[in-house]
Amino acid sequence: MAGTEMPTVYDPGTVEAKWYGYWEKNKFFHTAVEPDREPFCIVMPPPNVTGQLHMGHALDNTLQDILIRWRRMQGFNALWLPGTDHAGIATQAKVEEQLAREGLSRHQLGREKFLERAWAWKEQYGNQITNQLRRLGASCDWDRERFTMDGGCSGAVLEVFLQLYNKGLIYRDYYITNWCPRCQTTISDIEVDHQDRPGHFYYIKYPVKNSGEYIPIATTRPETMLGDVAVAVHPGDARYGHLVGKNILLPVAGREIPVIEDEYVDPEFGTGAVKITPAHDPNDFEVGMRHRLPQVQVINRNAVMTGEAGKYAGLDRWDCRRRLVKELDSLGLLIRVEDHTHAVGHCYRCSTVIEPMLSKQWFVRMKPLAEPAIRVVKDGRLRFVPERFTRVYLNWMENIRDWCISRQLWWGHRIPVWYCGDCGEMTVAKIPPDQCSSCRGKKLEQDPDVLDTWFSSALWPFSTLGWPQKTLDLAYFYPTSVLVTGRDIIFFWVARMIFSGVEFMDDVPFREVLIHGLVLDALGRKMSKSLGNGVDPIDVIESHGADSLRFMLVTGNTPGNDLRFHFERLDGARNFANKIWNASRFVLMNLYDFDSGQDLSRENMTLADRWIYSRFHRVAEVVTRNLENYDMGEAARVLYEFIWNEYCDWYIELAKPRLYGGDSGDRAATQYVLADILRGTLELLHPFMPYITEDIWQRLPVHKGRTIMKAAWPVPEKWSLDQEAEGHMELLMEIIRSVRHIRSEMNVSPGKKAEILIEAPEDGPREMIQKWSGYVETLATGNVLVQPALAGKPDQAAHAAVGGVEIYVPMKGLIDVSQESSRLARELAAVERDLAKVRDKLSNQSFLSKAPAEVVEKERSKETGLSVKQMSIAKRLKMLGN
RNA sequence: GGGUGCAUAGCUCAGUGGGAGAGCACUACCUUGACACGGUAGGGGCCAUAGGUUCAAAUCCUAUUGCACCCACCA
Repeated sequence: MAGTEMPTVYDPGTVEAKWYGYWEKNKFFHTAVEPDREPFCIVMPPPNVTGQLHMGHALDNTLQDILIRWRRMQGFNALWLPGTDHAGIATQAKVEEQLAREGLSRHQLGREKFLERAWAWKEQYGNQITNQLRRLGASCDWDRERFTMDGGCSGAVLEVFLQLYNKGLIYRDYYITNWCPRCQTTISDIEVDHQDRPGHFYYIKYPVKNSGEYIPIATTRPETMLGDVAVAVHPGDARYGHLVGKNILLPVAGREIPVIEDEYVDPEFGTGAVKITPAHDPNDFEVGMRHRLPQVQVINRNAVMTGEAGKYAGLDRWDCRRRLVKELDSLGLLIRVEDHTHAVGHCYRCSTVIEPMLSKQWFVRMKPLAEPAIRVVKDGRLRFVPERFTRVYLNWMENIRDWCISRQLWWGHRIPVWYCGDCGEMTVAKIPPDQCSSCRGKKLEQDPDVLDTWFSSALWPFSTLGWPQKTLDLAYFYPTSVLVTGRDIIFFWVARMIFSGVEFMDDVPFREVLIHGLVLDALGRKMSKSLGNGVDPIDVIESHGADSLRFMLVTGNTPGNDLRFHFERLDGARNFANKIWNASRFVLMNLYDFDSGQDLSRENMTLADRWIYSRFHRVAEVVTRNLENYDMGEAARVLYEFIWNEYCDWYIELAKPRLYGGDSGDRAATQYVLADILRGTLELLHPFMPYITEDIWQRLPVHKGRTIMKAAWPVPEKWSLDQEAEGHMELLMEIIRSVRHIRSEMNVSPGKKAEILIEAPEDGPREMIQKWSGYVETLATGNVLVQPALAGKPDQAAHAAVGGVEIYVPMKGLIDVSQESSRLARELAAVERDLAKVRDKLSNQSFLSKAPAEVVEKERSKETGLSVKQMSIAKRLKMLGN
């Protein structure tokens, strides 16, 4: 318990090792329904089971842990529900990699065996990330840990699919979707990452049949011309009007295709004529539907040219492009090639260029689901923090398109639809049906596809609480209190949870969404595997401690903004932890003879005691308010400043002489205040730095065997707010600072005691200064003499004027009068500059009449203070002979 | 094409209507009975540019410039 057992340098490793297991074993994180207590609930964004904790997770979970620990201390029944995500594409890719190392492919293995491998993989690696979250200090209820593919969540997925299907909100269609040739699956529109890429505009002659004319076509993807089925021009375009209805002899392919008119064509862009390839372009697909054109597929699922591509069959799409352009050129059909930068769709997982591809897929009809999801946000039933993300959300929801939910993967929730081999009818069911719902045939085959991973995460806030059962958990904890997540998954996840919650629970999934930014590297780039610029949170925890990492991630940045990762800032956080450690070490070292049963009598409090209580009172209020506003960074900053600049720099320093030099009553009282403020401060800091605060808190005499996690959040009593004490301390601090300034300027050696003459008028703070002059003596190193009026002003003395008080530091023979004069002259000039500004304001009639009274009053008192200061410095200067 | 964010000390960033701030870096001094991962004192900024609103603007409005990001089917 005693501080002497504490090393002088804080070692996060040994401290952190002590506490997580203790918390978890004692079930301090566990929460059950308690109807008389108010719930506070956060569901954790489930990290992928493939996962390695990254800085984004560290930030996200630190923010959540702060909120949860704080609310728990406030007395809420606080549930933080953790879990992991099966992450279809990502996990399947990992398992396939593993197989590849054994020389196997998933197809060789077969679906069933492959899934066994995937589950084994999940069992082996799925816990890695949750253990890393433990290192971070995350106080989530592991008893309730869930997985998107566990029985409950899978049941919820089936139920949702069925309900949406029965409402006509899920349909299957032959449509053009985004195909990733590498992942070998369709992906949804938001999974396509559009990046501007330098490319080319190829101008190609399309000869009109039986005419010497040709239509110039500009395209960025010449290889798709092999699948062209028409050329479209804008209706009424004078250039091409006479050709509409005629046929084009499609170069190379040698097919005939019609010239048609369609509003889609922009006559201003390119050549005003567009080649139509319904099988390989979403716009052309639409045009093709309107004109009942055929769909000629020339590129297959491996991005290789099909048999329809004639002699180009079997070539990779880029190879085909190169060779085809060459051929067109040699045929004299290539007009020119221009550089052209355009947005190219890439797979967000693997960055492969997406190929628009025709296939039968499942979709969710979004419009009917979006509307109520827009309403709950507009009505304010669900609030985004920061508020600006509301627009991002609404904008997307209002322009939403149907969601392609089928994936050609094996790892995931298999689509609960069976096709009849006899009549072709679909049967949708939660349990595998034994006969066709239409013809009762037995030849049923289940749809081979699985659902988009986000389909199950969309249900997370209620599937994890027991839905579709009507559980007590759901009734008690839903809607959850707040969702904390990064701005990069507002569309992927937040939006989908909102419409799902509204649809199936008839209520918002959470009342507030706290959006934070991304963690960038020191150069402001996104941390990514390919750049190799990621910083591993576990490495940081090992070098600097989890508390430091948490503190660093939370400070020095505004809600919603991105955050750059700087090791200097991490060092700063570690130094802060060390400061706390050593301040506590000092306090604990001095508590060996402390009678913890004793209470402090307020009458015996010193000015410093009253001041530190008052400051603590304000800090507790501000920290609480900032947390209420989700302003964790500001709360942390306020605590940092209080601990370092007030508790350590002033209070502890003032406590020392009273601890060692006073009587036993003084010592006891000082011990009491030191420990009491330390206790309260640790409690305020605990949500941010859980380990170090627990460790120190339990060392305090009365806390042995209790946990800070269950301590009550500090709500200071009214008496502790003491404006007078704050004012008095401020004046004394100014006096001390000015004496120190003088000493430093005059090169007085730090150990040497100075004579400090303070001239304070009788009607002013004289008595107060006299009473607490010991503070000045200790902290400015000197002997203080306070007098109403000095008989003779010492000429061999440095001078300062502070708050209506004159300070002289006599220095026999040390004062260089001219040096002192110029120092004072500089100070006088500064004072006069300020004074002029203030007087300017006060002579302005409109300021006096329009500014609020307290602002005017403030300026008046500033003027008084400054003019007193000006006069005394001027007098002093005159005395010195200037 | 539409939208958002950012621009403040050498660096990284707070502050968002009434006295320009912090951390790091820098200068000088200090091993003072918690801490050199420390202490004390200090230097350093027309708060991007141009207008406007206001008694008062780094802070609100408009425009401009630069940087970053998001959305969008113009071949």
